[in-house]
Amino acid sequence: MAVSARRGQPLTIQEIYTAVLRMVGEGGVEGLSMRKLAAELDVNPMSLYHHVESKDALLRGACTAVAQGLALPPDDGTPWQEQLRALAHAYRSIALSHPALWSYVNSHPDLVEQEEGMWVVFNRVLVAAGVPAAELLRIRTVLYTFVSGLLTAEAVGLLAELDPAGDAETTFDAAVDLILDALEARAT
Amino acid sequence: MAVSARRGQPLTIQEIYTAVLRMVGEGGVEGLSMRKLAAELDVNPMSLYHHVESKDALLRGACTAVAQGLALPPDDGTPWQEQLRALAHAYRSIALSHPALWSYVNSHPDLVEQEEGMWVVFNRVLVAAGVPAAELLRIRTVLYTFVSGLLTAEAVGLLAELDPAGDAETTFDAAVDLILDALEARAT
DNA sequence: ACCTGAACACCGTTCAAGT
DNA sequence: ACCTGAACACCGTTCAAGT
Repeated sequence: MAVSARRGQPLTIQEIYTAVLRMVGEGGVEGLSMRKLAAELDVNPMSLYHHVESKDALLRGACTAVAQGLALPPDDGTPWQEQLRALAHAYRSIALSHPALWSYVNSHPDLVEQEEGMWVVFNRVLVAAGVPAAELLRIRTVLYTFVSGLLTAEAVGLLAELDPAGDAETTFDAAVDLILDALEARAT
Repeated sequence: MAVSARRGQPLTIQEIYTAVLRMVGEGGVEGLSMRKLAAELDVNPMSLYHHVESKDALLRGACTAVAQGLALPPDDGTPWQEQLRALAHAYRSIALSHPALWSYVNSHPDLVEQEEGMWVVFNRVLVAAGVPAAELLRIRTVLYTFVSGLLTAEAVGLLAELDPAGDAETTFDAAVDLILDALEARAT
């Protein structure tokens, strides 16, 4: 190339993530390549490595960037049932905002564990629900995987295939209700 | 090469699947390549295409081959609770027999839907549990995704990370119990 | 029928070089 | 500092050719 850059501006990580999310949204994670991404950004493939360590780091970064948007329910005095519902819906909305990325998250446990704010709120709500400390970790984990499994099914299209007549959101609500019922039954 | 084949025998699909499962077990699905698989089988990469249409077809075939081993509980008169537990454990044992393949299954809804025998047994048990026909599909789907989510967490190592002190099998049992409780509460 | 080699259009990433 | 080209070691798959 004649001069220094093909484009006016230097690359931004934001700019890179935006392109990643768009491309992943269109072609899935396996449709993303460093070379196509670079082409999309009108840049030499190797320029990307100045902003990102590897393709995996890039995807992980995109995931945590998306996770920033998680709207955790505040610790006002609202009943735990309501707060759990709010947490579940907030999580669903993040997960389904980029369905293709969700499967990537699911197979990278460190990304899930890393979602500290969510775990704190989850703890608080379960304690309010009367879950004893000794069972907190196990119940929290089980309930998380339940919700996570349902979201995966929705993200991947399995929900629609197994229950074509059902509406995904009401199915989600029913599932959360089921979890609430179980917690209430356990409390008594 | 001098003569026709590098090896004595012609290739078998069984032989191919066995090698696939071993390699996937060692290096995950993304560690499998047609070329490495061919090398493992001491064959030219292109020979594989005489037995299999594509890499995706190969993986799908391996998945359904594994799924053959699912030990469905028979329709003897045992209580539905016991049958549901048996179904859950049978499914778990298949899923975790090849943990790396499980994530592949999870992102391919057609593979899950295709598991007809399982859906039939699942139906039977839920009807015995008193689930009304109108809710059968939704409840079955939700419960499936719950179990599937938990198995994914176990297969990928998330379970151990979120609840390090917990034993995976007792966690699984607790989760199934929770589902049984919810079904029983609903029946009354 | 079953296998093969060469070739095509891709990958992620390293490294030395440019401005 | 930021970007680049050439190169390396890989991919899946097609196609014409071998036995």
